[in-house]
Amino acid sequence: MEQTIIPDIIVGRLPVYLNMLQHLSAENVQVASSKELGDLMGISAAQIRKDLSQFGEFGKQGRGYSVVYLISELQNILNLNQVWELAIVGAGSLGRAIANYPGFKHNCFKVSMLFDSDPKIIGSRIGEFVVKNPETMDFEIRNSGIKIAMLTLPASVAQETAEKLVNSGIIAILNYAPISLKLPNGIHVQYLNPVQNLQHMTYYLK
Amino acid sequence: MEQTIIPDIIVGRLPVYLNMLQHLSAENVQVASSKELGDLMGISAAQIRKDLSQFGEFGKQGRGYSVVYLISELQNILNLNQVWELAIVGAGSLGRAIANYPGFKHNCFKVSMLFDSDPKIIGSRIGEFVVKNPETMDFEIRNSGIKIAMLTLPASVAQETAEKLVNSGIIAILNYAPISLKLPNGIHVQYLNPVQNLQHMTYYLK
DNA sequence: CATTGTGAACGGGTTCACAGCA
DNA sequence: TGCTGTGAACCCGTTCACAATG
Repeated sequence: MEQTIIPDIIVGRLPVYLNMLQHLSAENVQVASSKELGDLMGISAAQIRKDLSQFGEFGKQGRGYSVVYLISELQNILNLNQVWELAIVGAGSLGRAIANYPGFKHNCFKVSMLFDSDPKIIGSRIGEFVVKNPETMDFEIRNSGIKIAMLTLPASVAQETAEKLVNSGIIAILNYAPISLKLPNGIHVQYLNPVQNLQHMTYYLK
Repeated sequence: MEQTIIPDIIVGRLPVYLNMLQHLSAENVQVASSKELGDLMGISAAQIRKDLSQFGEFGKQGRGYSVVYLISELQNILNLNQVWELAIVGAGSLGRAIANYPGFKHNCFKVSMLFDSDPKIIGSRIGEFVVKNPETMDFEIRNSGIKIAMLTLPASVAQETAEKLVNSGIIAILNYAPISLKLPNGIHVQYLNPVQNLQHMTYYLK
């Protein structure tokens, strides 16, 4: 059915829709129209309908979308019917905070490993994790089959570490380090950089 | 000169360019062509030239762009010639990690205040900050003239807290809470949500 | 009768291609 | 010669508008 390739910009909005639907579901909302959803998210109703129509017909004319049904369809589309294990590389304060962030486990993600190159903390316990030695990283990741890593280390070592991760079988990286990664085609990278978000906003201030 | 309104999508790329240029500058690179920059960032050379041409003529034909000069122009455009003070609301592990993140001070941002509603930690010291009582938030923020806040608290209280911040004079919010904020026009909001970034990538996995 | 799904129209962002210039 | 700056062409994402429908 879905022979055409879906624009990445549409894929990127699906998690936004899913998040909003989960909030509505938590408030026991049963049905929502594209107009209601759009108003809540600041997106046009037409865009929501068009986006969803790329994947199937999930709504009912005159009624709207069943919240729980649309949630399950979006989870299906986004491959969220399994638990995705995560490796965190970098156990500084940010890496630790993320390791203990409760939001992952409620969304089909599970932090499984935490690496850091600092000999002073290798082997020590952080929350429920024992900090692992990066020298064992290749074996650990390859062996576990983990596909997703989060990079929370200084920019200076982010590129080389990302390359090692890719060589170990990682195919998706969420990069918190403030640097552009140069990686082979087929490797998915997303960037989280608060400084860039702030700089984007300061353009409009003053 | 710049009478036309600049598309937000272009503004959002300027911090990316700036970041790359700062890395090049740190490596003592003097000049870079749009092609070199594009290759480094995975962006087309034409796009970089077109984006920059919205703001002026910063390059030299046959040579490229002076790295330090382009950095200073971009900082100018993005209003980074002043220190922007930040308030963090929510002193959980994420808020604490961000409060001590060294990347801000090297980029014209300075965390000035840290709020949390937990009576057990109000008044306690976290790094160089004393956790402040949210009841004093309106006074503190209005008094200091802080314009930017970072929200690092649970989704359940993010909306009401954001509204309070806006009433206190905040006009830009970097929201780490996993929820869409509904705020008046003119308030700038950027979202950081690792779960959504991960879900975006899992679409392409398996 | 309200709302979906969708072709068509629209608009705007990206790429192209080249004149202009150091 | 090499690279910028930029109008024009192109492409793609968004909005429009309405037939279809529970």
